[in-house]
This record gives sequence, C-alpha cells and structure tokens, in this order.
Amino acid sequence: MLLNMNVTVTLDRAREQLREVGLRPTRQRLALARLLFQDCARHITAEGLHAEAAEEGIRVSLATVYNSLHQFVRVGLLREIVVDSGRAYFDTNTSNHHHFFLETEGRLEDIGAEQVALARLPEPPEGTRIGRVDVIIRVQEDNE
Amino acid sequence: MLLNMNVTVTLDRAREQLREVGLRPTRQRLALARLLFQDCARHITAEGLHAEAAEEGIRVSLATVYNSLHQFVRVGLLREIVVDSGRAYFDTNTSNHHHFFLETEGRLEDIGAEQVALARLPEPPEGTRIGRVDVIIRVQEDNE
DNA sequence: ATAGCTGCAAATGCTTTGCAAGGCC
DNA sequence: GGCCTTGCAAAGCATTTGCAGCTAT
Repeated sequence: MLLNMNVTVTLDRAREQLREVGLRPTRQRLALARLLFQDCARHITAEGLHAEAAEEGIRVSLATVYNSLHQFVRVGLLREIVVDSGRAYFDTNTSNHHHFFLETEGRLEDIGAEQVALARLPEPPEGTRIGRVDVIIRVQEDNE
Repeated sequence: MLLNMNVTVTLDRAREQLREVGLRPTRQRLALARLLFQDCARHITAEGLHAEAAEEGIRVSLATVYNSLHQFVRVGLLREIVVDSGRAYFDTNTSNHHHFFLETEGRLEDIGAEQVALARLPEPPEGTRIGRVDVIIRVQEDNE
C-alpha cells in the first residue's frame, strides 16, 4: 500500500520531468525514468538498466533503453561517462563532478567537484572552446 | 639513399626497443614500431595505423595491428587513451600528461603535465590504490 | 626444432537502424 | 487522426579469437 503510493508519486515526478524536457511520457520512458531517478546518484549501463527493468517485470526492448538513455542525455537529464572503450556508462548526477573508476569491478564512483582542485588549465586549441573537463582517477584493487 | 639509411637506422632502434621489452622483432612488429615511434608524440587508432602501414606497402593484418598495439601497451611502449566509447586511441607519449579531445574531429592533443595543476586529490576508495589520473578536456569548434 | 607469431575468417559484444505496429495528444 | 514511439530483428562497427601455417632464435 505504502509502496504502491511511492511508486505512484515517483511516476508522477517522472512524468513531470519528461514533460518539462519535451519528451512524451510513454510507458517505457516513465518506467526507465523512475528506475533511474528514484534513488540518488547512479551509474549504469544500458545492459544494466535493461536487466533492472526486466527484474521488475517491465517490458522494454534493449533498443528502446538505448534510445531513451540517449534522449535523456540530449535533454540534460543524464550524462554519459567515457571510461571504457566498448561500453557506455550513464550517470544520473549531471552536476559538475568527477569519477573514480574501479577497473577491477568496472564500477564508477562519484567525486565531488570540491574534492578536486584544478588550479590551472591550459588554453584550448585555436578556434575551440572547452565543453567539459573530465577527471578520471583509475584505481585498482590493492592486494599487496 | 639518405632515406634508405634513415629507415635502416630507425629499424635498428625499433629492433632494440622490441628486444628490450622481450618481444620478438618480427617483420610486422618492426614495421609498426617504426611507424609509431619514428616521429614524436602521436595519437593513433588501430584502423589508422593499419591504413598507414598499407600506404607504405607493409602487409599487416588488422588483427596483428590490434595484437601488436596491445602488446606494446602491456610492455609500456604505448598508452591507451579512453575518450570515446567505441574506439580506442593509442598514445606514443607514455609520460605523465593529459589531453584535449577535439570532439568535432575526433582528434587528441597532448597537454603537458605541468600545464595542469591538480592541487588536491581525494583518497581512493577502501582497498584500492590509484593507478592513473586522466584529465580530459573536451573541446568543440568555436563557431559563435 | 620449437615456441612464439601471423593471417584469415569467423565470432563476439555493444550499439544503431529500418520498418511495421502501437500509443499519446 | 496524426505523429511520435516502440519492438524486433537485422545490420553495423570495433575488436577478439581459433587455428593452420610461418618464422625468429
């Protein structure tokens, strides 16, 4: 009962979110948005989200998961993190921050922007402007 | 004549490099090593190196290019840069430094380590140690 | 001689696309 | 109803692998 109400509430919020960015709140997009944004910061792959949806009994094709993720990125609801050639990660935290990448597990962990002091940056090449600065700290298991 | 001598010289250096790291100096590896290391810092993809070899009339299969690139990474002759999910870049500059990524062209440009001041870094998660810190400054064409 | 390499082609893994059917406004 | 979405399966890329034949030592 309480659970049901919470799902309803988050679905409503998801519906509003989608409307705000001009994406039609279809069943699939609503479900995916709820999965993505109900908890706090998450890092997920398309495959992972697809599996999560399947677990909850939501029918969505992998193609639609990919499409939705990219649409969410385009409208600024998500951010894509590149740490692994061959697999795309998506981050629900779109604010300015950085990442640990645990290479052994293939897992990302947030680093608050305030925890990294980028004191000096070089000028971008002629005719270009800076889009984003990614700091990725690659860590591995410490088995000495 | 002079050109021929230079090729011989760089081939000799490549042979020595390979021997030092314990890789058999085969015809293919020698040719690839020469292409990679004869000039200064280079950023290249497997496909790109394969094309370059083809242009010089060197017979190498793409599979061997991939194998060689990864072997070179393993022994520290090359470094892999991840900026694009779906395509791997290799950097002949293995010293500590960072990168501009020109998203429009898909091209990398080096940033000397001294040009980026990373004043403060957070502690790595429990049980891990830092392998490498990558700073990637993504820039786009500035057409205002 | 033999362990290590290479080339090819086939397989893989992630991602995208084409198109008919379905669903939101 | 009309147009945007979806689902599926097929296509697309970059990359890896299996294996028979080749080669450096």
